Amino acid sequence: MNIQFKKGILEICVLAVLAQKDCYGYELVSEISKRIDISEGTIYPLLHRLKDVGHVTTYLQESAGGPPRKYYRLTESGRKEEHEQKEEWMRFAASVNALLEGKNDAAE
Amino acid sequence: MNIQFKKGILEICVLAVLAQKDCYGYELVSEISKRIDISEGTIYPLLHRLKDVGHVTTYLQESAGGPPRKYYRLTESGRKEEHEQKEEWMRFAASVNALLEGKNDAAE
DNA sequence: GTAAGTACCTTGCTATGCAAGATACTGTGT
DNA sequence: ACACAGTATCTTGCATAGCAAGGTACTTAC
Repeated sequence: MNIQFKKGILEICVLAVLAQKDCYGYELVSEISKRIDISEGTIYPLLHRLKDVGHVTTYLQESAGGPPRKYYRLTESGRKEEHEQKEEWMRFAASVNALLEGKNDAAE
Repeated sequence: MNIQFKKGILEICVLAVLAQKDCYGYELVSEISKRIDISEGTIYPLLHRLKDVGHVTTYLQESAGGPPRKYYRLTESGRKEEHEQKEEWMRFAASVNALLEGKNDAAE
């Protein structure tokens, strides 16, 4: 898969999954990977960025077998951001599809 | 518009427009800009990349008012690339949409 | 003569994803 | 006891592609 396509998109994917339930990083990788490849080297910096700007908060929780998990929860601004980015993606995808279909007139 | 979204996509857009007709750089900017913002600082390096890998050839043509225009024409490999990247984009967009809609099961 | 439009180009910056590696805990097999 | 796989976190250095800002040069209009 073209790596470039994912630029900016993985952030929406993370926000969208977190909008449904709190997740820890490793879990997000496996959830998103069902549809789109994402590596751990991507998710952790991304989650830290989201925390830095206040779109998520974190809490630690023990796990049965393995180290403790750091869960991420969307904040209000995170939910707003998820909504806005989703809309922007929809508009963008529609524009690309129109262009690829040769509807270059911008009227359609 | 989120700049990151465009990464890799503008190349498909250029290929798609060139699949319909030969264009010069400045013309491509205005064609694509009807749907998606693209700057000249993006298009010229992109066109040079496409030429380097053999997806396009060029020819010069006089213009009425202004400097001569450098037209770009798709090669066979360019047409093939256009087709493949279009398909990849469709698959990618479908995956993203599924994820954003919460269809995390990969079965649907 | 100067501004705006056309048309080409380059340099330096930024953002994001990835591979590869480090760390550390648990459970299983030998 | 020891090694290995799985879980779970993280960091460093690299590659890529888009953009802003600038430069060049030609033509037409004021």
